[in-house]
Amino acid sequence: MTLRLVFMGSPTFALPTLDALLAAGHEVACVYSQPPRPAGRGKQERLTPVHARALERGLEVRTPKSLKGAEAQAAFAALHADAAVVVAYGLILPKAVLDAPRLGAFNLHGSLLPRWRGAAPIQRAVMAGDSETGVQVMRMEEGLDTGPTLATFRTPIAFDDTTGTLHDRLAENGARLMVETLAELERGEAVETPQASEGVTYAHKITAAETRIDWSRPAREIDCMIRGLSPFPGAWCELNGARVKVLQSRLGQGSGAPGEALDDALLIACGAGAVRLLSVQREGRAPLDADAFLRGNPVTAGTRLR
RNA sequence: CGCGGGAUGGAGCAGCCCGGUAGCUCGUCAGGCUCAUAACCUGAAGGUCGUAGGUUCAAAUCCUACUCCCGCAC
Repeated sequence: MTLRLVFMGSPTFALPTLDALLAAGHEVACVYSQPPRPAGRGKQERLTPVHARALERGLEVRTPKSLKGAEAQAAFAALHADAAVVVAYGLILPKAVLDAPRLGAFNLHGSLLPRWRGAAPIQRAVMAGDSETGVQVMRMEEGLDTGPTLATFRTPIAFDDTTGTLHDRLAENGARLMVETLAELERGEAVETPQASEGVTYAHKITAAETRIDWSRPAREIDCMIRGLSPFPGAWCELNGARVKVLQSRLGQGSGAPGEALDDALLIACGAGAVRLLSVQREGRAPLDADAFLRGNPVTAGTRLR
């Protein structure tokens, strides 16, 4: 049995699910994605990753700026889909859209709800130092990520996990989960569990202002921040007047003035404790492991990062 | 035409402003020392200096165009 689906998604996180749905033999009647916008160097118009992938697969793509209008909603309803699969689409879906598909609309969300509802769940989970996170399939309601869950994949957040490593792990397992859940829905075997009323938190979008490292914070917090913002958008600080992004770190031992290098290998003192920087990127340069970076950019003990 | 940085032996960098025998920190290979080692010592190999033109007696270095990478902004 195959379902007639509408896929709604934008960034790379949604790609494994789109691929998995097609591989499972479902009919993707139409793909909705964020409209192309001038972005990147030279402000060129760029298609979203989902948009590009959909074109490769020969799928119809729609990029409305909003789904609030009657026309857009009528066009959506006219697809007569069995279900809508939504993965990091980036637009609010009005009730008329959620109700249009025969089985409903299902979202893949990168956290263990109700923790980290909202825009940046993976980053927030790592930044907060959570020991575990996951990805869930949930039935969409009008509220922000409030619907009942149908499937869950859990995974521990290791000391060396970053948003990047988790992003890939959750995207892959989430894709598998979505395919399985749709099969259950088809057979009428899906079980929907309401979200707990306790433990609700919101994963607000990351702002540029919060990506700069404040060395006066505790080491544990800084380490989580670095890994939570890696690889995108990246936590950064200033070294010898130049902006340096830190992409990977580990808790270290030692103490000193906040931002001070405690040895010649990027062990940096924090407000409490210290972190060792393992991967850094100087502005205009490619990311480098600490040893390679130090070969051409020595940072001797006593150097102060800001 | 949004702003800016970069491309130099396998890796990371210096040299470029003030043209004139290509250097540093590593890695690799060989040998030595050592109970031993990612440690130490000695030696060696390895580069059309992003591409294409131009100026010049001479270009990594100056000029022009192009390709690719990256930071900011968005």
